[in-house]
Amino acid sequence: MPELPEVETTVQLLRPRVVGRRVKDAEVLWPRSVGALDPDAFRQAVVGARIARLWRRAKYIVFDLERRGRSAGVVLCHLRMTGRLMVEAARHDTGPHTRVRLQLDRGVLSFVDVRKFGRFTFHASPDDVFVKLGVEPLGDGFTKGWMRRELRARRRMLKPLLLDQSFVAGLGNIYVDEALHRTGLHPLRRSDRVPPAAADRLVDEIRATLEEAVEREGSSFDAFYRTPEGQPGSYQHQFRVYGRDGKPCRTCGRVVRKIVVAQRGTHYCTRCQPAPRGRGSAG
DNA sequence: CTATGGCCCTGGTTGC
DNA sequence: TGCAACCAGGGCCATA
Repeated sequence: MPELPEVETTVQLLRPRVVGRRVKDAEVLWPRSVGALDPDAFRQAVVGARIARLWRRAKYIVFDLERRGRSAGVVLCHLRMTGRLMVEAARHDTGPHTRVRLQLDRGVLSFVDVRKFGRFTFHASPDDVFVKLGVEPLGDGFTKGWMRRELRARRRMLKPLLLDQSFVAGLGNIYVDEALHRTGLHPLRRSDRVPPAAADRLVDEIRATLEEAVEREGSSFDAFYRTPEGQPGSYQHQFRVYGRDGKPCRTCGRVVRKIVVAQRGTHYCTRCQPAPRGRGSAG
């Protein structure tokens, strides 16, 4: 599932193919993919614009649009579970799951999404969407002091808290499980019961996990995530716990366990991540 | 404030 | 073998 590393990889590989390109035409093949705007309005908003910059915020891919050198809104793409972006030659068939297609002055940008959860939407300003996002885990605001304060200020289980995009923006199910294992924290542990030293380690391990995953162009363990070049990532080979339930922990050899937390499959090692006592609290 | 459960979706897997 | 039920999961929303 695309999380921060997969989105970052997509941005990096797509950038040289889209920045500076002009949108000649737009086709919306699945109206809900462009959000609240109806397909005609979406088309009007993007056709004729030039893509001035391509960047990432959390799991969003941001296309800055310009007209006559002036800012003209943004397209925000969220890949959700199965979304993909790619630039192909005009005649290339991207298949039956293509939801939105932008004809560029060189190539065609396609948004392909099997499960239709993803979005490819136009906004006058990205702030409309970004105001509710929390700190960027690879950015300057993600510090040990911040983590210590914010964990203490809440009483939530770590797993759902780290998945909450208004807290830290960019982590998903996979990298939360990986980072918690690397830190030695149980997913059910209450945030205000995390010792300061562990909060510090959590910051380092989240950063390290994400950076290593970006380095390997993300994780591909099913048919879905591929880079814009069509290549799978390789971070799945580094997974310590995700999808490894029933297999031995790579650190201690104990069998990795899978439970459900906040409707999400959650993988952890019972020895490396000792259970908090008394409903996630006392410990 | 925090937790829970439904919804959106499809394709792959499981169970009978 | 066939087919239905089930599951995965990010973000959002309503409800407890």
